[in-house]
Parts: sequence; C-alpha cells; structure tokens
Amino acid sequence: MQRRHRLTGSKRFSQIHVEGSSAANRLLVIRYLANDSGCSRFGFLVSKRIGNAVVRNRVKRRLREAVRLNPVIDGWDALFIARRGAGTAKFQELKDATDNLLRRAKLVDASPQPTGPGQSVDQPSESSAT
RNA sequence: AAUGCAGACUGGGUGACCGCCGCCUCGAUUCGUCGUGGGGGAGGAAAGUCCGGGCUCCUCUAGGCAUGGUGCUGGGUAACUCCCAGGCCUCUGGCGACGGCCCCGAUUCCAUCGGGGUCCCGUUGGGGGACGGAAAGUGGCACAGAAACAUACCACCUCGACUCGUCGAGGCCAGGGUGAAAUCGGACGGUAAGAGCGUCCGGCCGUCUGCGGUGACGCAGCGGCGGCUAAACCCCACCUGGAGCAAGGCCAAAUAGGGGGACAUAGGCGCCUGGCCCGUCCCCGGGUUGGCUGCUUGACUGCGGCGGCAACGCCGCUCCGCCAAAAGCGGACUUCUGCUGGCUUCACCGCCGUCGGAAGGGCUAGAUAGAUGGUCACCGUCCUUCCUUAACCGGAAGGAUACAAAACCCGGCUUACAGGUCUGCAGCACCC
RNA sequence: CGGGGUGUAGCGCAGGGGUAGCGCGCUGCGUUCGGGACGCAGAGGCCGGAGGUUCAAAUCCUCUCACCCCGA
Repeated sequence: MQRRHRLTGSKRFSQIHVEGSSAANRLLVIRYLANDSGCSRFGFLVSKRIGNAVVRNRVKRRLREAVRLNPVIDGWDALFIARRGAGTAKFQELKDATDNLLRRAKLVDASPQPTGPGQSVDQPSESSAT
C-alpha cells in the first residue's frame, strides 16, 4: 500500500470516528466515510493494549497487506480499529475479518472477484493475473 | 564427564511469488508525478530513560550564593553514578600454627600425653562492598529495663542505730535481670568489697612519633579504652547556569493586532554583582496544527611498533574519500599459515577455539499515523516418541526456534532473553 | 519522542523511622410490625514488586512493574 493511500491527520481520524458508519466482528471494527478525492485512504488504529511495539507494527503491516489484496472502490476513507485478539491472530484470520468487513461496508468492487473468500491458495495467482 | 558459579561471544540460512521507504542513473511529463536499470534498508539490548557528553537555543553565561550531585586510593577517558589496577572491611573454601575453652581415650588421683571440635591468628583461592567525617555542632535510639547517655534497682563491702532483721549514711562497680545495643574479652594479681587499678595474651581508638609506599594504607613504638545512627540535619573536599531536535532555522497558510498586570530611583534573565537589552516584560485568550531543513559520517575502526600489570594512549603503514596534486582532516575486517587444546580417525586428512606470524582489503538505515514486510517451500539447531544398532551413527513423526523494533547522535549502566559456542574455577568415578 | 506524577482495606483518601488508620461499603446483634436511619460489636492489609541502609522501613536509598498527566 503506497503512502497516498494511507490516512493521516488526527482531525480526519476523529471526523471519521464520529460521523462514519461502522461495522464490526470479533477481531476488527471498521468506520468509513465518503471523501472528495479520487482514491480511497485507510487508517489503522492499534492501541497499546494489543501488545508491545513489535506486535502492534506486525498487526498494522498485516492489515495493510490484507486491504491491498482486495479490489477496493475509490472515494472512501476507512478506519480499521484492532480489537483485543488481533495481536495473536494468524494472518489468514485477519484477512478473513478484513474481507468480511469490507464486503459488509460495500467497499469492494464485486464484479472482478470470481473466487470466494477463504481460498488462500488462489490469492497470489489471482492478483498476478489481474 | 555430568553439574554449578563467574566472564566473554552468538542472536538461524536459502529460494520463489507479491509488496513498502530512501539514494544514484537514464527517459517521459499536463511539473502533480510516472517508468527502466543499479544499489541500500532495525538491535545486543534499538528497551528502561538511570548517569555522562556532543549539538542547538535562552542577550553574554563572567564571578559568587543558592540548588542539585559525587564521596577509600591511583590511573584511563571528551565526560561520568562508567572502566582498570590497588588498599581496607566482610562472607566462604583449603592449608598451617601459638594460645584459650569443651569432649573422648591412655597411665594410679593431681597432672601429663594423644585425638577431635570450636574461638582467635597467619597464608592462599573465590564472591561481595553508595567505603570521607560521630574527637565541630544539633537531633533520634519506640517497648522493656534501675539506667539509652551520665545513671545506680537488686547484689557486694564499711560505719552507725535499734524494736535484731531491718533502717540510715557512705563506698563500689557490672555479678543478676531487660534489650537490637549496657562501659573491651579471657586469665592472674590486687582490695574492706571492687574497678584497665596493675601484668600477660588478644581486640579497638589516636589530629602522636619513626620507617616503607605516588597514595589509600601497612609495620614498629607511644598514649588511651562509653555506644549506634550522616541511604537524620549537618561539616569537609570536588563538580554543577537552564531547557531540550516537539531544541532551533526557513517558507507557505491562517487568525489577529484582543484582555489583564508591571513599570522610570523601573523591568527582565532562580538570587546578588558585573555586563547587556528596551516600549519592553509577565499572564490569559484566539488562529494555524502543512512543507523544507536540522538529518545522518562518527570522541568509529584494520595491521605493526613503542609505553603501560591493565583500562588505554602515542607514532608509523595499506587502501578510500574531501580534490587534480601536496599538506591536513576523516573513514575502513577478512583470508592464509604455525604452535597448542578439543572433536573425529587405525593413522593422515578434516572441523572448532585461545595465542602467535604473514598478506591484502573493504564502510555507511533515515521513516514521520511512522518503511525495512506477507505467504509458501526446503534446510539448520534443540527436545519428545518410535524404528534400527552391542553402542554411537542413521531414519520417521510431532513440537519448539527467544527478548524485543531506530526516531538528533555517541559513551556507559540497568533490565528482558529460546537455543548454542568458548575460557577459567570447583568437581564423583577411573588411570598413573 | 521528551518532561512530570501516583500506587496503602471492595471504593475514595490520611499517615513521611517504633506493631496501620478515617469516611463510605460489608457481616452480626440491638431498635422497628417491617425497611431505612441510628447505636454497639466485628471481619477484611505481608502498604505494587525485588534488593539495600538501620536494632527496627508503608516511611530513607537503588532497581523494576503498572497507571495517569503535560508538550511544537
């Protein structure tokens, strides 16, 4: 995920937190809000209760990777908040949680996704094909 | 050998696909960026922020005070609450020995001899120590106890009185009991009873004397013998201005020249002095929470010689950069080989480690909601179970693979840590 | 990242070298027809953890672990 797809600035963070719509599952919470620019941006909130600095950085890296592997539609800002189990979860569990939330928020482009979720073996070949 | 203690080191590897952040180069560009190629990208603690510096700003940070810190000695260092060496104290193991006490045995009692234990002493190995001053002054030492810092309850002794076992006057000191701590411990003398009052052995103190040592200190002599507490106030010696890269500088944007207070013998910088500044200083309130810079190359390090016990210092050499050259400044770990030890082997070979010799060479993290990754496969290392083997080896399955991530940069300290390696010491059995 | 602070009973807080307290809460008894209020009695703490100084540490010192506050 490149730098321009990341969300910065505490003003925009709190705005999304207050005004955005939300969805949640066991590992993550998503809050999202439409923006004016042409691309979508993502922020990740991983608090100190998740773990130490190594664990928090790993969670953010894995979430960025999980979002990158999804075909997201443009024009939205989204905020992912990690819940307590995210520090010990495997990558595949975080990926499933991210896919689930993005689909429920209707932020994914549904047409170019022939394969269903949960088939991790096909993920690299699919992204290389597109 | 196992194991334990102390010290030092290491902190998994290879490949595939998909990604992230800087740098260099070339090309395109609507100057926003995009693409090709190359190269780089977390640690021994990056952590805790406990010390010390560099650097930046505060008008200068000059002198003194205050505050804070350090505290055996000598050395190292840019500096240190750090490091090295030494002194002293203390704990522990070994060895030796004078004396005291206790126990056992032998000889007919006293006594002597032998053995063992314990205390003290000497020497040696290892561990630990915030280790100036209590003889400048002030304070504290609960409860118990007669008494906790100058005192005498019981006991002891002398004298006197009488109601004849008590009272009074005095001497005396630590035998009793209390306590964490009670006037140096033991023996003998001495005495009315006693007392370092005296002698011997030992302990401690000294701003005393001599000798040795750079010094802490040691040895000998002399004088003496009421504590403990300075991580209580304090005294002495030495050091110390404050804030911190969110320091600081530049650009852009935005809000606004707002309110309160202080002032001319004034105000400001902890205080004073010096010096400096001036319509300034302090507080409150409001706005902007963007970019660039600082920003990565630094008290770092290779080899040799000399000095040093060591920590470390000085000089020289090879290569590279600043730069075209000189001078100057700055930077830079691998290979080969020898001795010896271990593993392996019938032996050679091979592997690993300490020490030594020779040769040549190379370096570089710079993010900013915070890059250095995600997934998979194979191989290492360790553990468990099973198979195999006389045993080692070998094979299969399962599990484990830590602690933890730069944020201006260094030097230390402290704390966390799977597994592994090496050195030193202790160490059963066996062999000589 | 830097600077500063706090950990004591279930909760909120005192105590700053000599055996640990206050208020609310809890338990039992009394009072009341019953409850509340009130009265009496009681339980509950190795003072965040480890080490040191001291005869003696919640208190003094060092290290450590949590939590909180401030900042261009």
